Amino acid sequence: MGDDRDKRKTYAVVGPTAVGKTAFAVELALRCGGEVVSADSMQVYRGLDRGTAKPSREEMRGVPHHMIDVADPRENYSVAAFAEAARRAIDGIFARGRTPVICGGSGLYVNALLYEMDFSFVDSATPLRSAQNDKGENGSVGADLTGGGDAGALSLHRQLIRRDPLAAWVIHPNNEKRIRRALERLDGGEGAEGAEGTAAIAGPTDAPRLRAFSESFTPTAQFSPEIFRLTAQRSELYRRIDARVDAFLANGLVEEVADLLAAGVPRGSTAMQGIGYKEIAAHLAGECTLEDAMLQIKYATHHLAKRQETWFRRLSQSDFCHTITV
RNA sequence: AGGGGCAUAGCUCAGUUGGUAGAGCAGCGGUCUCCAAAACCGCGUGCCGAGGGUUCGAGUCCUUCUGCCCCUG
Repeated sequence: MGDDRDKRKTYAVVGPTAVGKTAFAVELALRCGGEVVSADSMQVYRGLDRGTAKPSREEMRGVPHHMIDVADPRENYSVAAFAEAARRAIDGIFARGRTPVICGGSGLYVNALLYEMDFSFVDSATPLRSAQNDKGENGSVGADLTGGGDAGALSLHRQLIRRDPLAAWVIHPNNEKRIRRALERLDGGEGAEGAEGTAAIAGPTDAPRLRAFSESFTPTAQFSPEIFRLTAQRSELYRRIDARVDAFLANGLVEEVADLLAAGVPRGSTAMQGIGYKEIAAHLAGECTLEDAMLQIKYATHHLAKRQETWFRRLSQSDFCHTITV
């Protein structure tokens, strides 16, 4: 077993947007005989090219890429779907006798591959979808969850304290989105209670459906990872980001967004929530000038890069991670 | 040249009848187990343009200078 795992070496290239992950990963893949597995929550969508800095044919340099263009922008993708498909892709790469090179800036997506996460109990119900799709008439969802009270985050949190104290302890009372999700999970879980699902999945746990977080991080058994964490001085990073955003515009970002909207991608969709997309969509709707939109895109990307740095900084604690300052 | 106005955080500005300054944005730190490019938590970073004066005490009142803006020639 241990021997098997050692053979199944897998590289991962992580870091903030615009540090140069793509070029690094491709170069690495070329040297080790590898194939790239993207771990990017936006590059999965077809048609989101310019704004996501999706690698071009030339940039790929003949290296096969997986988990890019695997989703319709009109539908909302999820980590669970990603984890499943990406793991299958990784198995395929091993089967070909090659080495997977995971490359991406979506921390949760990377973690979904590096650690064993249990997404099983949501598959059938998928309550998140329905909850989101009727954003216009919020009546049904709010009513279901609050059970007669007002839909404020506080009352939801109070409800969560009663039903899953552990989750309530971990989730901040202001974080309505997470509280809602935790409650939706409880509902989904109770529907399947008694059934074989609970017994099979939950095993040792009795009450709380939301697992304890940090202590449940179990490294994946699928492969043994070696991580390259790319980082850069913040000011330098922001300079690169600003330049790249300007390049997006020059390369036709506005047209791309217009095309997506024309193709029926709703403004509220996950794809259209992407940085560069929501701002341009707002501009196209006459809500702001192009200049303002561009500035907002840059600021939003700075924020993203900062959060990515925070996320990946934690990975650097492990001994299988190399930090490289570019 | 004469008259008027404005100079407060990186930027846009607020600051009551004088009591050594506070918002938004930007910036910085953090959380993260199915929308994650999402959602959320925390932090004010200041010779209040410069000098002088009045006052127990000046961002606030008086004055000089500097810079920018507007009006009149």
